[in-house]
Amino acid sequence: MSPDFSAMADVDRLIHEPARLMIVTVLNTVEEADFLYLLHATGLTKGNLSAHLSKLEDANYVEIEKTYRGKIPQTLLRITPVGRKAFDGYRDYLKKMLRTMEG
Amino acid sequence: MSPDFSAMADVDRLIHEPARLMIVTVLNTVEEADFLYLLHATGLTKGNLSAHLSKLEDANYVEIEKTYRGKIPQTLLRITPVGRKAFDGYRDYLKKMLRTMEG
DNA sequence: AAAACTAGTTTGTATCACAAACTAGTTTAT
DNA sequence: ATAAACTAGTTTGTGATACAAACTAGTTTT
Repeated sequence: MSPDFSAMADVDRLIHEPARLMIVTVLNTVEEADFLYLLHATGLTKGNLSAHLSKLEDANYVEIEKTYRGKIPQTLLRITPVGRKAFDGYRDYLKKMLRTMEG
Repeated sequence: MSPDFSAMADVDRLIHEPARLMIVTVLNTVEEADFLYLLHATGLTKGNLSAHLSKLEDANYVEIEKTYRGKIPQTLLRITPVGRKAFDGYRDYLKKMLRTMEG
């Protein structure tokens, strides 16, 4: 039968946003990262990165730990189990999309 | 070396939107479709479909032909060469994303 | 001739991505 | 000592976008 095109719209919008996909992908590979590492790895601006991290935190995809490196504030980021599951789900979604797109 | 995560943000936003990806995917497979066919294939609302088609037309990804079936207005949609190229490019992008996401 | 249907478009709303400006504190230079 | 510059972010303002409800224009059915 012909593919269910409408399923293409059934996507996790939180991860579908490229900026957040970058963040989650990095966190999925490194186990822990600080704000500046993410800043450089993603090429986002600080404001943008901060806002996206807050959204990922709200969804419980990412854990934010505020700490200090000496006297300098430092923010540590980790992916949560929920976030890892969402990431895996999005990867599956992409594979399905590609199959639909190949006809 | 570690993957270039920031390349993940380098995406064609026009096609990245799931509603438009559906439309373009359908048009890539059927060569020609009318508005109602797309409406049902995608599950979008009419307003939404109309707006997305206009954007795809502005980008010259899709060709819109206004005609009549008897006395009833009918709108025919076709993907353009530019649109097909963008579609292929997006498919390549997805494959690259998957490789980046596998680590 | 009213009701319902076809085929869309326009409009209003709410969300969102993004960067500029701002906050709070620390280190360096004069 | 104190001003300048830097670290590490957050808040705010703006412009674009997705979406559905309401509307337009005409046709067919009852």
